[in-house]
Amino acid sequence: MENGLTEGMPAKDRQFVTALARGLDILRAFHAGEGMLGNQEIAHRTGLPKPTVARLTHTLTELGYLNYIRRFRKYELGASVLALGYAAISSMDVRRASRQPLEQLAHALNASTALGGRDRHSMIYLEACRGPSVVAITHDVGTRVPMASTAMGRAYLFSLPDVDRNKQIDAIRRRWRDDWTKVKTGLDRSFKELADRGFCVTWGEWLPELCGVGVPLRNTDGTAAYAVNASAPIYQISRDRLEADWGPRLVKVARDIRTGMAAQPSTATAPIAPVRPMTNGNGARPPIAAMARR
DNA sequence: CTGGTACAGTTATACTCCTC
DNA sequence: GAGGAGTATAACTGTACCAG
Repeated sequence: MENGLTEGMPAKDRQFVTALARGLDILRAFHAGEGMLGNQEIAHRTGLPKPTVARLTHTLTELGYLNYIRRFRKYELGASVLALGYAAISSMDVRRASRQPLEQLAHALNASTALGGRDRHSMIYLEACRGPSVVAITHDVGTRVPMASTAMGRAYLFSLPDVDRNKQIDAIRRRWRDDWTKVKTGLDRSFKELADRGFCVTWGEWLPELCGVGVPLRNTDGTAAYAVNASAPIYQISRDRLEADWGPRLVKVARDIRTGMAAQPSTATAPIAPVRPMTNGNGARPPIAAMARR
């Protein structure tokens, strides 16, 4: 059976615990602002059989990861989930190092700025700042945005080693198969921008009223890649200014974050290194079609 | 319509032994 | 000591069905 958790996984991995993955998939079925879910809806979202969902929601409730609301016969996320999220986010050096530079940039540009990391095939906001009077769609820490159509997601993709990037692009191609040509064009263009200038621009590609720039970040050991972005409503800024002003400034902010990471005593992760464009050996980046074909 | 359960079949895990 | 192969068994899954 193909569902969320098996998607992109190796066919046979003896170290992979399916029951645990399914339990986590149930937690992932809950989205911000949606409230409670019943077993039926969870089964629909995860692609898991109803009895399996009933057992797992029972177990997760016993452990405090879900609360059962008897009156509605539905579940909501429990406090243990929040504790996990807080533990994860509070120990991230990159988040500490990014806070001040992103805040300063958000004020200077009167824009929304954010640091994001990968969440399966999406990007999740790890830090988010807002300018003094920015009129934008509210995206807070924990917000998930698509990898394929946002500047942050494309910048992240660009920073990945070839093997990992190809895996992600394969997954994107499967997910967007009806619009793959359009998505591929956008990715190609953004990768070229990133190779040439160190940032990429998106203009109404995810949400029609939103534009933004993205810049990648990567640890020196090749692990835990991140990306930063700056975004605003389309009517608030011209495309020229996005490219001539915002892009270079975001590149500088990324550099400042790397410097901050190197300066502060690290608790876990390696310092972040500048991201160099990846080539296919003869100096040119492989086209998306070639990367997606395996 | 939704949640819950019994049960047979399937799968994952733990354990032992062996090799490097 | 680490890791791979084989095997027994515990745990999990999904179908069918029931109850509210």
